[in-house]
Amino acid sequence: MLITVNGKQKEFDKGANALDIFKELDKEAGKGAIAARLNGELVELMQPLTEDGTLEPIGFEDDGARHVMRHTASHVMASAVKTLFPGAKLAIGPAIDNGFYYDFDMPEPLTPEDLPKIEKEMQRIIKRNHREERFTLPRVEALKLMEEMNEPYKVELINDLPEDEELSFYRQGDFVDLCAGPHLPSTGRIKAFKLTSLAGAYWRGSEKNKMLQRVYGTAFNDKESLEAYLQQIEEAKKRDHRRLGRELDLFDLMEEGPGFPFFYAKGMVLRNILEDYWRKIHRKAGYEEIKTPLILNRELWEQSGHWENYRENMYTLKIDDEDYAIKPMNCPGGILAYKRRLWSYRDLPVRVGELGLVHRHEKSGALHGLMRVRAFTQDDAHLYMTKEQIKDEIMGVYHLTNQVYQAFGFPYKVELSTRPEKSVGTDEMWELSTQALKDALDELKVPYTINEGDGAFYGPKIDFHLQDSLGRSWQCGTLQLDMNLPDRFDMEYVGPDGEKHRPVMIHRTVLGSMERFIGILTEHFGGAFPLWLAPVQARILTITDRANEAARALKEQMEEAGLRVEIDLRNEKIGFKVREAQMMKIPYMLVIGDREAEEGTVSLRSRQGANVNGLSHQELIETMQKEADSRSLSPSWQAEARDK
RNA sequence: GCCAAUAUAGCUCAGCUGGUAGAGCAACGGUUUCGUAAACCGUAGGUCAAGGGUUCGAGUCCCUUUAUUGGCUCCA
Repeated sequence: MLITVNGKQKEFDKGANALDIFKELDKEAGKGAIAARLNGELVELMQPLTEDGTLEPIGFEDDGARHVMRHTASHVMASAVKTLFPGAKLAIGPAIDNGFYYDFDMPEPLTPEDLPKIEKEMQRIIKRNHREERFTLPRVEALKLMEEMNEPYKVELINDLPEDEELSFYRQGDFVDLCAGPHLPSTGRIKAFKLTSLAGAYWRGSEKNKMLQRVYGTAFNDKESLEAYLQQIEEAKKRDHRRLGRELDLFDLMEEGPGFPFFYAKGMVLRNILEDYWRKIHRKAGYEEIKTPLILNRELWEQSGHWENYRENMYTLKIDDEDYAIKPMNCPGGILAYKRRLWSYRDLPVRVGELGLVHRHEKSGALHGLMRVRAFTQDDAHLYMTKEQIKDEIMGVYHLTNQVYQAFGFPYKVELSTRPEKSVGTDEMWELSTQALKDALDELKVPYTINEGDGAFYGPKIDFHLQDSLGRSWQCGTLQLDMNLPDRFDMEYVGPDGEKHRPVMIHRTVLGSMERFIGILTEHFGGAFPLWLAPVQARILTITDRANEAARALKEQMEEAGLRVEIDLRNEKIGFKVREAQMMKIPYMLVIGDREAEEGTVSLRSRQGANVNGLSHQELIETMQKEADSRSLSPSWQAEARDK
């Protein structure tokens, strides 16, 4: 077979491996390689090759190669666990985004103290530099081997694999594992790793199955990169919204109300700014706003199907011996509002927004700061339209969502979820609405991934995902076509033919929930909100109490101009006051001492470190107003202005 | 809900194998009036998450409950 490496070509016997080929054709190229690509396909360095092509060495900077190393690390870990705890049964152990894990069924549960022991044993295995030998077995032999080795989970896996295939295994020293690969040529090529946490995980991801123990770890090309990664995780924890919420006095959760967050004065300022902004752009986009009741009777929830299907997630109560529920969704109330009158096709589309407070009894283990709560305000809206209007409305919602995310500088991911197994509605309707979502996304040239079968039972949906400081992804915006409720509630409009027709309904949020969005926002900015969002935009700091009067006058002037200002007249040194304002991440610190008091100016210091002395009150106020009004993400006074 | 861990002053944390609670910051009182990330001295502050048990004696050991954290499952 003819192999090319970096433009050099040579004929090799079939079965030659990448490692040997690199040695022969381009020694340098092979040196840092972890794996290789043959015609773009990932191959192991030791894997016998059988076809012509171009071979490229790939190192740790390549995602595929990183995956290979981490996958091998998971095998090394499994091997170490088997050595230390011979009763452990192996489940599965893949590489994941930032590392790897392996699931074990342990005779005695692992404790956090076991992790260093496992690491030590892994170190030993790596030092011995075992080769990763691949071999294949026909299914029957494979089953026999796993039964002999007493690995019931592997037996189950094999039984579920397709009949005719040969199954591949990897052996490193005494350790053998059923595995598709690929792997590093030998364990010694793992340069830096760390076991990061211990968790529970259901066998095959189903809560009906036994819970296994999962050990998470990560591996890197060198110790420095590993350290840098761990350091980065530590840094990210400082941006955790739960911590910042308390430190910046924005919001918090208390034991007395699990999943029911408190918003304090500063958090409310932020929240109200968001709501104002939300109302403004929705008015512009042709939405009206309504408010529907928090509590509605059982009959309504029976009609919507919630009483039957989601009862255990709803808070219910009795009023005058009748059953009621606190709303888990706004749509049934919104639909009642729609049905208050008869609509003409000329009225459509109708876009009705609601900042609706909903309550859902989330499982205790699912709660997570502001990201997953039991009471939250959805920035909901329901759009009612004819079939012909679907695509335009979808595009309209997308534009609105995109505009909002851009205003905050959020990167986001779009997912399209299609018809699930259990669903309502006709094939025709599913086809029509799924196609409408696809068409809209394609026409907008939005990159998206498809989650097959992940849609709501009543319709397909588009979800917008944002990331928190640790890279966990949270659904915020959503756009769902609903083919269930219009039927259940017998909704109609009168068409040009004078007949009654069923409107199509879109259910959507842009921010998702105010709570989650504020959580994401807090982490995104690390608490250092841009001026237009900052609960406190400036703090006036006096140097001595001779400046108090000038400081008070400035505060009054700024408040008159609509700016949010605090004043620090305490008998403390200026360094102390600056430090506190800095820790509160206040955008601008305005220092007034004898000099400024006399001149009627201020010395400005931004939290990013820009300094401007002798600034007039007029210029200060006008510039700040301009920055806030434009919703700018960067400060008016940059660090370069220092020399001014 | 499940697996594991954690819960000590407003915050961050110390308190080894059981002998009756400690620091820094914050708060309060005083001194200091100071030029850009922590002035100094002093005072007060705790049913050690809640409940039960073992023990002469429990913050420490055991059980139950609650909450939180990391995952899993779930997220209409």
